[in-house]
Amino acid sequence: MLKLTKKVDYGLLAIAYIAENYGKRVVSTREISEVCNIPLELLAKILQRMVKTGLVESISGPKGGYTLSIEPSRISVAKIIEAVEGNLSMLTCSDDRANRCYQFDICNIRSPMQKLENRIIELLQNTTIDELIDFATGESIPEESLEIERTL
Amino acid sequence: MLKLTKKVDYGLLAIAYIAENYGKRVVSTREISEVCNIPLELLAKILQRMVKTGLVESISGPKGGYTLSIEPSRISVAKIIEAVEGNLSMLTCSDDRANRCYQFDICNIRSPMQKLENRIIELLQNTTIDELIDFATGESIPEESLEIERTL
DNA sequence: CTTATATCCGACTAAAACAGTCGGATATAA
DNA sequence: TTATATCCGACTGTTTTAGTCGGATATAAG
Repeated sequence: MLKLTKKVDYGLLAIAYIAENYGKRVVSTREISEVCNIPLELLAKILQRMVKTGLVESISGPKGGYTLSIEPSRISVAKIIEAVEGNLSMLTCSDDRANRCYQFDICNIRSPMQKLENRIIELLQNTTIDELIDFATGESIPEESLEIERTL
Repeated sequence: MLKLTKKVDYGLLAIAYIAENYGKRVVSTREISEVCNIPLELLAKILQRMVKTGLVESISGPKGGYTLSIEPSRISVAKIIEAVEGNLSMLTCSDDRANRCYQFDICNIRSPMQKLENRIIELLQNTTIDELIDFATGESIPEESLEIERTL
C-alpha cells in the first residue's frame, strides 16, 4: 500500500535531528539512536545510505558523526525515500522479459496513473527538511497545516 | 515504500473495465480475468471487497456479474485502495499499547508529515474512474498529461 | 602505539505482508 | 436439475521488511 517503511520513518527522524544541529556540531549514530529510540545497527545502515547519495557526510573516529552535506531546504522527502529505499515510484509498469507486467499490452489506465504518480512525487519533492524542523522549533507554522480533512 | 500492490492494480483495471460497460451490461469475473490477465480467484476476492464497500454491485447466477453501484465520477482511486486494502494512510502513528510507535513522544515531524499525507490523499480522492476511462476511450486528453517530469 | 569510539559493509535471520490457490457454500437462469 | 455465477474463509509459497551479527577501517586522545 502507500505506507512508509520503518526505514524511511527512521531516516526522516534522523535527518531532521541532524538538521537541527546543522552548522553547530556533528551527531553520532549512537546519539540519534538513543534520542529517537531507533535500533542502532539499523540506523547505521540508513545513515550510510544517505551518505552514499550525498544527503549527509560523515566524520570517522571518536567525536565523529554526521552532518548535512547540503542545505536543509534542498533535502526533500523524495530524496530521503530514494536514498533509503532505492526508488519512490508507486508504479512498476514493465515490458521487459525479466519482470514483465502481464497487463502491459491491454492496460489503458497507465497514462492517468502515471500522471497521478508524478503529482505525488512532486509533493514529496516539495516537502523539505527545513519545513519539518520549522515545525519542531515552532517557527512559521502556517495555520492551514493543522487542518485534518479526510472526507472520502 | 509507495508501490501499489497487485491487488490495487487489479482492482483499478477491473473497475475501469466495469465502468466501460456501465449502463450497458454486467461483466463477470471470468470475463475480466481473461481480458485483463488477472488470476481468477484473486480477482474474485477483490471484486467481492468492492461490493462490500459499495463501489460495485453484483448479480448472482448465470448471466450474472458486476456493475457499478455509483457513477464513475464518484469512484476515486482513494476509494478503491480503501476497499481493497482496508486503508490508505502512509503513516501509522499510534500511542496505543498494542501497536505503539516508539518514537511517538519525541516525534517532531508528525504534523508536517500528516499534512503531506493529507495532500496525497486529496490527489487520490480527486482522481476518479471517469478520468481513467476517458483516457482509454480517447476523449478529452489534456495535453499536459503526457509530460513526464521527474527531476529530483 | 595502544585504546576506545566512530563509521563502514555485507551476510544473515525472523517476522510480516503479499500473491495466489483451494474447497465448498449459496444464488439463479435455462 | 444443471451449469454458471457470486460468495467466503482457510491455506500456502514467495517476497519484502525489520532487525542482528561479525568484522573491517578511520581517528582522537592518553
